[in-house]
Amino acid sequence: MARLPVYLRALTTLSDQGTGTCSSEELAAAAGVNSAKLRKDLSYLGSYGTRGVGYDVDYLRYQIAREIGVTQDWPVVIVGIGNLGQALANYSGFRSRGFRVVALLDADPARHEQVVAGIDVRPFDHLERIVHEHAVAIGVIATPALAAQDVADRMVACGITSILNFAPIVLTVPAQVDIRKVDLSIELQILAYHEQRKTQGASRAEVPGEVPATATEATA
Amino acid sequence: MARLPVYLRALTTLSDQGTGTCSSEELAAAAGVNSAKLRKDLSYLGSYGTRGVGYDVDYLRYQIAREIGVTQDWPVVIVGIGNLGQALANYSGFRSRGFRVVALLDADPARHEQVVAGIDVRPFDHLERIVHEHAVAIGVIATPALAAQDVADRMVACGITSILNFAPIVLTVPAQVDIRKVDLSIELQILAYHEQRKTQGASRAEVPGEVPATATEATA
DNA sequence: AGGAGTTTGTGAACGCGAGAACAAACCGGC
DNA sequence: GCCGGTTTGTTCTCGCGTTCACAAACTCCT
Repeated sequence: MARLPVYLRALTTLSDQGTGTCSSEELAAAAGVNSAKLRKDLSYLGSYGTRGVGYDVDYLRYQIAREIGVTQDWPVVIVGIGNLGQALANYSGFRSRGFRVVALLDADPARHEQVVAGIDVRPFDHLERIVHEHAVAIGVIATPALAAQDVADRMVACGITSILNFAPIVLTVPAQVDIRKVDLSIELQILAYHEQRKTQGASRAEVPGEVPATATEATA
Repeated sequence: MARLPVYLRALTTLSDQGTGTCSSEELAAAAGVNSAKLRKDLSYLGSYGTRGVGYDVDYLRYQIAREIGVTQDWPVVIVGIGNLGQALANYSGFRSRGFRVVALLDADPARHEQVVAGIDVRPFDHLERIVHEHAVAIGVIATPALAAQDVADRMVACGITSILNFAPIVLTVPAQVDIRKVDLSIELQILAYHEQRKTQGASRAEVPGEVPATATEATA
């Protein structure tokens, strides 16, 4: 389930606050979901709660972490060390959840010899060697859209079986490869959509159906 | 619908390739969805296609853009100019889709007078003035988790009605405020979960939990 | 020890989105 | 002008996820 990581973080927060046990209501509130949904999700993993009491925070946290797989160490390579790639390399949330960035790769020679987050940026050609050397299974793509498919193909060829894609393009990969996409601008567009709906009827009266001459101007 | 931005980008790609019209099958393939779903989504906006022919790429693109609201200009403020905030400020995908970063704010005085993406980093206290000055409706939070709720409260108080949150915490805001969350580490955890399932039973030594008898046997 | 109060785990109904299938409509050829 | 091929728009059905509601089970107090 995609909600387990959310529960995991909520549990970590509770644990840091010194909470020893919690009810499904509390945890659901901290995770932002319905309590019945939370209980059903947890019961899918096993009966880790105690009726009349609740859940032991640290125990449940370990069980979820084990289920997700973050009790083990996941080596990760990041390809494309632009602004976003650098931000990802510096993101502390990775390391604290069992993900270890073992290499930063970039096709641009100007970026080699650069050091980001204490790691040397290396040529993209080193991908295969690094993947085999560190048994990397997860790759992150933070390149421009044009290069993303090539990078994905090379990753698959090297044996990587999970890809996190930040490039704004739909990648095609073999069925056995898991792929997830994060698109920053799509999230903003969804907000803009709701925002427009909110203010609509107040002062905006747009004429539908006509394509203005400037319609293609705003795209790049 | 959350898929409209995906269609919009696929249409832009097709248009850049010089495609004048396209069928729902082609567009669905480019967007990575089912063609029936695509047609149903588009019919929700109106009858913008021609039976036996398909959709006019530029016309449909404008209609979707108008529906989402990206034909107008959306001023945006970014709060928290760490690595992620800088990456967001530099992200070209925002400007090309009608989002204009009008201000970068940070509580840390050491970051003021810094210039990121050609924009001065200013104190967080300037939020209210900037929001009123530029009629900002959308705010982006890229601060650490501890500061995020405070930032959100201040944003709401200033009149911001849509928030994109990158901090790893569940924010509570009034009902009329839209909020979307992007969590980079959660995506990786989901990949790790599937990755673990893939390799389970092959060569992984079972990690023993603290419940020996009830450990789930993965051999079935 | 027993009962009252709480909380988990789960069975059942509800709602919603996804996908298949089909009728209406359009284009091009004859 | 009509007919076959093509593609949209829409209806219907199916399956899944969510939510309500309740029994089982545990703790605490008397």
